[in-house]
Amino acid sequence: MFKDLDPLLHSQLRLAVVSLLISVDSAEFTWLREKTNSTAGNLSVQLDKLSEAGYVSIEKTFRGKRPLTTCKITRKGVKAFEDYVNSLKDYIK
Amino acid sequence: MFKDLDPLLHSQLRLAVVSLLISVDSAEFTWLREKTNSTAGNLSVQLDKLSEAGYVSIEKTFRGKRPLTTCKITRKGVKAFEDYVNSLKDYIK
DNA sequence: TATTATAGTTTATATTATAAACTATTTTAT
DNA sequence: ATAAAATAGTTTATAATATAAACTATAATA
Repeated sequence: MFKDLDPLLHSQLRLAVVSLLISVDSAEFTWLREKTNSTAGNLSVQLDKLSEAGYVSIEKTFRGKRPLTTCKITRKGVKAFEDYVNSLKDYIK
Repeated sequence: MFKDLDPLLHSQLRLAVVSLLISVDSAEFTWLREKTNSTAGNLSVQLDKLSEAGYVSIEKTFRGKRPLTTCKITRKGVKAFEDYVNSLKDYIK
């Protein structure tokens, strides 16, 4: 009846991040921070988790002289999100 | 953009419990345990939290000689669930 | 040349979720 | 009659989480 909810996505900030990434080609760290209204620390930690799970790929480069972190959702991430949303339907009728 | 998700409901087991309670008049502890596939300990803890939040009312009586815990969702609980589902829509598009 | 701003990461802490251990009683088997 | 198992939970211990605070490093500005 109630399918398990992927604990990696069942987290407000990580879910928001994935939700944003799914609708763009790629996103910068600072853009994600603004859109999600999160602190940089929290976002950094949660992006690492999504990255370690293979849900998001992260590229660290430089824009001019300052660091630039660019994030993209992976195919695995898209699948996980779809599954999550699907499972959630059991819970919210 | 992303509304905060009520942390009391953003929990797999508590959400399942509230989701079940919303569609019945009242429910017994053991029925909830079976439906949610949870351990009694976990369910007991989460029901307490829902009860303390005023989302669920809990009545402890006896059926014959053994304890019987009966749960009902409150108006406040229904409202919180509706708000939660609504907020969630931002996240799942 | 201090001071503030940018772009993050690391660490510490408080909260959670969960299972394991426990209590209390009742039913069943020997 | 009494030992063993089942019922209906609660309490406690622990591992995982989310989060903010503190920190690093560099760049721009006053």
